[in-house]
Amino acid sequence: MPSARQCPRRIWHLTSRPGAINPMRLSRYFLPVLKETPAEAQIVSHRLMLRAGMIRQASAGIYSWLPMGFKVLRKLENIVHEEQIRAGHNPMLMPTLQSADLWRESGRYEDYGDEMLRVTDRHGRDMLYGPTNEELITDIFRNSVTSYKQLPLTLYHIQWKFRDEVRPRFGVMRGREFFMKDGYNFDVDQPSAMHAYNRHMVSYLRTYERMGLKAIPMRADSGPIGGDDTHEFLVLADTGESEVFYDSAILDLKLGDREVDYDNWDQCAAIKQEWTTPYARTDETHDEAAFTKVPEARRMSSRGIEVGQIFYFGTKYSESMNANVVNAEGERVPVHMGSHGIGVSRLVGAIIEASHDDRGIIWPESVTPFDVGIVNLKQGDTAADEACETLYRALTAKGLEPLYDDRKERAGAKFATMDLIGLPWRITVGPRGLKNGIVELTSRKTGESQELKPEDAVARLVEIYAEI
RNA sequence: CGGGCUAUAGCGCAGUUUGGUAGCGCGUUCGUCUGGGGGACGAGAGGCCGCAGGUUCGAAUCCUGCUAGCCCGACCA
Repeated sequence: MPSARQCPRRIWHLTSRPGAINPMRLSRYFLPVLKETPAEAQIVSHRLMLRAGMIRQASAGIYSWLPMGFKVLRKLENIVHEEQIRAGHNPMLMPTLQSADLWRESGRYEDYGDEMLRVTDRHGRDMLYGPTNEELITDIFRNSVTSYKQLPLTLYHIQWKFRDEVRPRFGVMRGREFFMKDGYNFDVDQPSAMHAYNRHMVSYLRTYERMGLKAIPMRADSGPIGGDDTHEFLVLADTGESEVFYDSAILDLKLGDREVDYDNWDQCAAIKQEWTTPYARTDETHDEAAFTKVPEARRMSSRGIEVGQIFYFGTKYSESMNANVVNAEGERVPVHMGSHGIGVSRLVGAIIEASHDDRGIIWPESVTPFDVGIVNLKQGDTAADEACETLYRALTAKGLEPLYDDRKERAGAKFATMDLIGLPWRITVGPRGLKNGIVELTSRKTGESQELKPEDAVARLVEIYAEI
């Protein structure tokens, strides 16, 4: 995999200034952490997101994203954009509110039922808060693309969606309002549409890998979107909503550093083949007879959180909505389509479900809201204050984002806060260590500490993040 | 949408059975002592007890109706 630096880091991140970073002093940051667990939160990611001051519930299944939650959300969005662009897809933005007319044309205005939030504007026109965008994108496509020469084409956007769930729960894991990447490919025939399918599978695998997640593609049901070929990507976690069955061999697969040419049909097909060969199904498509052919020691079942799905659905929408192109033989044919989604807001919860301990969150380096926490053990002590300021400036100058806990709190409270919010690295600065010229660099994940000179701690962190 | 439950200070809760004018812990403010894993002591601030109506001399408490939220199920990214 090309390193993140080949694809500029944070191109979409919070500010339009390329490479801009925002380090922070905790005394000036809005981080309302809770010592006690709010009663409404049942699962660990929801509890930790509330306690770590990442989100606040606005109403059932609808959340405000506070600064630290927002920062993680933007980092995930950023990774998704980078990997989509790398795969050659076109970023764009469609509105949240859509006209009901397009949905009447596809027949889904009636089919979608109460999950669709319907509103009426002042002129009495039927509108809806989009739960997905097949109709809108097909309309855009059919008005501008008429020839196979303009294909293949993949358009995507990352936008808020709304599905009026009967029973929202689990915080952002199953909210009514959610932030999602959805993309749509348009191809002249079935074989090229299958390449688009395979290309998406590869880019999704890479996206999840960069987020520090093991997301397993599993053959799935097409559900209300309809279609022929579809895979869901699931992250294993006890709190997952789906029961999953898989060959443990699939856990060893890794894209790693391998070069991928997204225009190479054979290579994309081979990678898809590699990931879909070991048995992996959700309970909806589980086949007990096929499963028993997996060696018993490798036969696993557990729970999984769905964090993405890819579909090939052929001409389902292009036929009903007259999205046709002229092919090389001069015939007018309905375009072949697929759609692909990544639940970006849900991923925040899924990552926490997959990475936490009893003290709090443990962020993977690639998505952490801040790269490192600086804990000043004795605020007001001249040596400690100066050492922290120097570290803060040095890290920032190297392009890293520190969160400096400069509050007048006791050491225990500062450690507890750092553990709760889960920054992967912590530099502990106190008068005792400074007498010997050292600070402590601690891994949140392993708890291991090393005593280093301040400048060596900075160098070590630069090294760690260069690999992310 | 069926079944169960909850609503009292920023958060977690008690008080409701038996009606008498609101309390605890955490947080928060100020002070003193402390200072390497949520410290101690002292003094404060903070509530139309979800909303509306009713019963009563008097309602957080009893009655009626709403609203919001949570859990189990069905459904779903």
